[in-house]
Amino acid sequence: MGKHVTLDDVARAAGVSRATASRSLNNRIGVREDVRRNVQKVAKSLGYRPNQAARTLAGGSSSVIGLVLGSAGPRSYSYEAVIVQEVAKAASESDLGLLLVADALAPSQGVRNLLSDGLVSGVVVSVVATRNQWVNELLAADIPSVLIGQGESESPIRTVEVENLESSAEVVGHLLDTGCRRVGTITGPLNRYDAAMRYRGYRLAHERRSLEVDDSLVFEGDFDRDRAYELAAPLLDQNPDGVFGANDQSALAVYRRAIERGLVVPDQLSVAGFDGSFADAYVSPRITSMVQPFREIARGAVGALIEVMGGSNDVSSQYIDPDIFFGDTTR
Amino acid sequence: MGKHVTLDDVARAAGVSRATASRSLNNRIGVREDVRRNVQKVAKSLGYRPNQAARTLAGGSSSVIGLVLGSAGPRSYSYEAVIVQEVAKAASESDLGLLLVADALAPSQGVRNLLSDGLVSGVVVSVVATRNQWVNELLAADIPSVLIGQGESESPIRTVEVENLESSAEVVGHLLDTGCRRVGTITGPLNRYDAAMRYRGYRLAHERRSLEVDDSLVFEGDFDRDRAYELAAPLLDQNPDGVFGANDQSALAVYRRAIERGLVVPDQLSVAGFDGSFADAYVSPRITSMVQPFREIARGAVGALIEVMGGSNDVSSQYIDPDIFFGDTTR
DNA sequence: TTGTATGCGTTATCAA
DNA sequence: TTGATAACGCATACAA
Repeated sequence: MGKHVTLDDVARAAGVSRATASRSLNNRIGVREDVRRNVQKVAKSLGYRPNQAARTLAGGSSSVIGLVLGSAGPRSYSYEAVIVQEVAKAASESDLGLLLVADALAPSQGVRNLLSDGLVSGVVVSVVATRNQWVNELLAADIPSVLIGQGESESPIRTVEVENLESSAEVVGHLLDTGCRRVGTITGPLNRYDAAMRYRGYRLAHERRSLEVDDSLVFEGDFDRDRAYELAAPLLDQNPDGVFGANDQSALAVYRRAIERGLVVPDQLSVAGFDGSFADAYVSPRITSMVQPFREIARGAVGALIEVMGGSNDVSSQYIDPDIFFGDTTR
Repeated sequence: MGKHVTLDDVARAAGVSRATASRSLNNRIGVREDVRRNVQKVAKSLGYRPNQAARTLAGGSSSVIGLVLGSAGPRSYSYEAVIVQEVAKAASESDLGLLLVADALAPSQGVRNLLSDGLVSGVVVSVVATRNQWVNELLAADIPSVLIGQGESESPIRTVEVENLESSAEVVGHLLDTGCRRVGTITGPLNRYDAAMRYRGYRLAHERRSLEVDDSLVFEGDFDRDRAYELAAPLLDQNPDGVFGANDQSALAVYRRAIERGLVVPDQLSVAGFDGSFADAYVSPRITSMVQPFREIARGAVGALIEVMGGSNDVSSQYIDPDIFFGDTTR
């Protein structure tokens, strides 16, 4: 049954010492090639599998990384779900396991310890969870970490994220260039870097066209769909002919409110968002949006983390450009 | 900096042996109450955090469970994403970490080893990944495991899943009871238990009303949206007045194809699905469906796994009833 | 190139 | 109730 084959067994069966066996299996130098081959053959035939706990304890490193997400709730599934999948894949491709913490807002004590105490040798933290006591402690600890989406913040941490400023300017520019003259926005929480940048992009698009922003068309949301739905009411009262939602959920909420008021989209109102949730959807509406390059972001984050775990002190920010998706909520 | 406080440090500072310190911190019996309290106080003030690797190695148990998913691709996000989130939360609530394997179809060797070799003391496997060489090996190993969605299969493994048969009969019954007389279906892959049961439910609904099933209205899909879209063409050629998609993605595909043909839903064609992806959606269409009780399933699975890890030999199947959601694709 | 011996931090098994 | 001490399985500095 639970007859765990140990390194000792392999060594004995191969007629070598544990050290040589270890070296052989880990492809370390200093082993005669035929010996190595033999050890590996014996190991395989014996069904040897190195005990991860022992390996971690002895070696100091663990081949498991953590992924910390905020999990604001069902609404953020579309975003975080993809991040999870892609990071998991990227990690797997590098033979790294992924320890998922989906409730960074209030993780249990036990789970906290898992991250900071040996089992995990590095963490990828999604910005969604950043402004949080525990997360800050985690980042302050000496565990290698990479941020997704934080931007060039005060904290000197390696970061990978979508390019927010120019991208937002691009999609808002599309609204303006297709005839919209009163373009409103529902922003994300402006104390968050990405939200702030998207808002700046919104203004930038206007500036470049020498257009004024009517501040009565600007509402600060929090990336939450239902909150955006609330804000859509006063926003639509201002009679905009275009709206930029800082994420697709916000844009969707505006769209819905508009439809309920009998507005025709995009004839009377254009709507654009950010994320690209509907770029490959069978549902309606398919919102014009900037498509987040999730795969590249995930790969970039894992790659960066591997570098940091390897000792790199690079704390640069890497920006990845999204593509625009023309849905049917804009002309 | 990396001044790892060890159990030894705590013991010394508290003036006791490592053994006593360990017992105190783990709330084991056989320690004088005041001693225990003191040790715990010292540990906290020193910022002691038990090394998980060492704990696992010495104790044999690991406080980390694995979650294995198939990750068929973007289309299954809606289903698997929720499973991931809920399982992660349920695990966290029990102070268990979650090691996610999202590519059960072809996990890297390193990741495989993580699961079976010490780091993880139990696994939750989603049925999506079941018919797979590696997964079968994993389940055959002596690691405690629980299946989500497998049903009463040949393998004697504890299972938690949604009730498929009666639920499908219920939603198909709704189609029939609202006037549909030619109800077709796009099934899941029928070699899968859940798909087979939903198909049986489809037939059962007819039987109970003494209605015949027109087999030319039955098409075997694979839960994939694009495949369903293909099949929708010949299905609609048969002029059904109702369609049951075995999952919401399939139903959605049928809906789209119907719209493209100029059919009016639900007046000329009713569409129902299974999963409840649109029960709380701002998008259109909101498909009538059975809402999967994901939270209960996740909680049930984790709870069951904890029992199995505790030594339970119970290999029963637990069925959780979904609720019907009346969307706007049926009358 | 190989083997020996020690350490990793904890839990568990014994005596005391 | 406590305290030495032996596992746990592996990696590695050091010696051969």
